[in-house]
Amino acid sequence: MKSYISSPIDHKVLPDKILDYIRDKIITGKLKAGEKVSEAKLSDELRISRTPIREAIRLLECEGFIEIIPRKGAVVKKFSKDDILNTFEIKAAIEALAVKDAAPRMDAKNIAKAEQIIENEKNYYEKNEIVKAFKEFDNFTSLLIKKCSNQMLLDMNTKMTNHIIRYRFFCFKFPEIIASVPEAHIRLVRLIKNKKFSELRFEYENYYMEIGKKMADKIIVL
Amino acid sequence: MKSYISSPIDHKVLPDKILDYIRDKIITGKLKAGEKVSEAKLSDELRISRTPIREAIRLLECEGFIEIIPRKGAVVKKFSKDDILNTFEIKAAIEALAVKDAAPRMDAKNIAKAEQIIENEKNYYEKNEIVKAFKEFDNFTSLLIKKCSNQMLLDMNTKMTNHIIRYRFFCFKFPEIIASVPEAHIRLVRLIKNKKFSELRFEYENYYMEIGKKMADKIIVL
DNA sequence: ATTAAAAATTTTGTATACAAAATAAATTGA
DNA sequence: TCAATTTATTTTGTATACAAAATTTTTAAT
Repeated sequence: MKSYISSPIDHKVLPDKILDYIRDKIITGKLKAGEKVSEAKLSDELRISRTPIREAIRLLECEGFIEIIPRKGAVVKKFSKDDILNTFEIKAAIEALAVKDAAPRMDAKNIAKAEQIIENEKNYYEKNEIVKAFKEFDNFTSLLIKKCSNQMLLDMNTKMTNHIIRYRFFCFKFPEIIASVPEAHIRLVRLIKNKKFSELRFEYENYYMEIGKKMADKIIVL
Repeated sequence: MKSYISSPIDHKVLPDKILDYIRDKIITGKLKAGEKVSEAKLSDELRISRTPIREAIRLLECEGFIEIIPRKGAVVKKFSKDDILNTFEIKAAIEALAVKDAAPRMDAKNIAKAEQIIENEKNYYEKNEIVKAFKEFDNFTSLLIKKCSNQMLLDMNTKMTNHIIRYRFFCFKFPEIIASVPEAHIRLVRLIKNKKFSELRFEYENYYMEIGKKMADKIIVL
């Protein structure tokens, strides 16, 4: 009798681990824009053959973090002010759609949690704990989109989020970027409570795009 | 003196060619949903080693056409009615955004071309030349988004389009799906002429989503 | 010393090799 | 005959090998 429950999570395969490893380095700025991503160097660093590393690099190109120039090599993608605005334009649209989709399924408990998070945002912002404030910001976002039924949309959103997080690493020194966030979040929760889901979508898109513009303004073009 | 103009297009590397090759087979239904994608088989078929084939398969997973179960293999992704609706929801939003972005930069010549395309759509539809009608449909879409300045948005749109084209291969026998397209396109052109760009965006999103619903209704779940 | 050409080195792209897991086939025992 | 276990085969995952392109270093000539 054959009976096995195979879970894809069980043994993550090497390229996936390497993918996460390199992506994290790029997002957190340990690998800088324009820097070369050498197969041999990573092979040495991770004590692993080049084959799975190559796969990971290709996947990072697909995700938009790396640029491969055939027969020359891979470099971490640079980004301009316009790239940030473009990314935010997409993410604002996608995430707003996800929120509109998810909001009707939020219950009283979710809404109470959202209000708690907004309080935390305020507190951390006032105490100038900017990283923690961003963390609460992320919690709020996750909560709002969680019940979206369009998984493909959520996956795309995750990919966009990775890029935004990368940009964000350049912005922790500018708390004013998220100064208006708690107020905006209060407005969003009010729309959810009142079941104004179409308005919610566009309010969300606008609020998010405003943050994008503020972030883009702070970036020194590389 | 070193001076070389290296174009990434010059020599396309094997995994990219294979990527296109397999993607085309999936989109056109030569590789069917659920079918196994064997490395060895492709290696034989293309007279090429497994290494570049593996890369291509991973990229197709990233694009969403293939599902890889670690240590078991790759299969062509199945899709349900909901998958079609989800894809259309995303593509409608993204493309509508691109159109809104591009429309202000359209000139009289572009608009004349759009009107010509609508005439062609009508003619082909009346003559029941459904493939050609879809082709004109695509031309209209390309024309409307062409001047969008957000390249990332256009790239994402291209990827979504590939999925839609795949679905479409199941729908050529249902001309009624695009019966209302010329009328919708006329409305869109009118909004462009009148510079009603915000209205244009939502009109576009709605019209496109309507097509998606019609297509989803015709699909026999696999 | 500076530039151009040549040689050496490094790095990428593809093929092959091998180990381990999964699948299929064969064998055994009731 | 049929299920369960073993054995064989196939297939995936990773490592290594090798060829070709790109880069760097060296050498040579002015």
